[in-house]
Amino acid sequence: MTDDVVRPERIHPACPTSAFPIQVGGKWTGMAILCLSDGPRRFSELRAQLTPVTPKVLTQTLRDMSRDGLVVRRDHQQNPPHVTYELTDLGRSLIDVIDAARAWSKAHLPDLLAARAAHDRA
Amino acid sequence: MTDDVVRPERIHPACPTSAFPIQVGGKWTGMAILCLSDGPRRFSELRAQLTPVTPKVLTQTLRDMSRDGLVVRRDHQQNPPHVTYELTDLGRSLIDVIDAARAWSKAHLPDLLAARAAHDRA
DNA sequence: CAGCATCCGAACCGATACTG
DNA sequence: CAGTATCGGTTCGGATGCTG
Repeated sequence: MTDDVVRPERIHPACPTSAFPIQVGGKWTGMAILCLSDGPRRFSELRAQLTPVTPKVLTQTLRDMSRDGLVVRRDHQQNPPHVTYELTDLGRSLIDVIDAARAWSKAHLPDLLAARAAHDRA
Repeated sequence: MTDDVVRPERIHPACPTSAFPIQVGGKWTGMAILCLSDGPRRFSELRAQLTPVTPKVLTQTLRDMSRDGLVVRRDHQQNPPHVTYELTDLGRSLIDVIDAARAWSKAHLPDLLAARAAHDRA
């Protein structure tokens, strides 16, 4: 998750990733899966990695993922709160698809961007 | 494109495909690519295969795809009009990604649906 | 820390009707 | 045939502020 085209740290409107034509679930679902791919993460850790995501949207994303059996939420019953999210087998099964999408992106996103730029000039 | 989970002919709200968590471009882009995968198609042929899509939305989809260099539009300059759309190499390059998504769907979509149903009961 | 409540603008998608 | 024009509704994502 460090030297690819699609990295959470780079997501902002001026970034080519905005043109990424492949999406898993909602806008943030794919990257949430990647962030969770090497172990459980806390809510705030996810927030930090998916930089511009607001808590509301992250909560919604995680809830939808939980509903679909992609993650499990674990409340460690502490004060202050400590909650972690972990991929299920089903959630992990999506990593291959995401990797296929990322491979495509690495190979072809520049072409798409070039085509778009050329079109927009005309 | 005949006996898979995701088939244009089956797309309607009551269909499991609505839960398909992987999307390429807009709602119809992925299926448009599949419909075009074995040769050029006319506008009306695409409309017929992507059953419930309205002309406006199909036009928009095709235009976006053209902008991104995924298809080329060919106007055969006839009356009545005869226009065909054909995948570019770039468009064709997405077929692998879509196939990966379809393979995932075949293997795991039932699990997702089951998880969702179980969650919704509780 | 891990959210919830509220409001809002934008995007997307669809229905319907019309046209060169 | 291959669109265009107009309108409308829903969904989505984001901003802001508050809470146990």
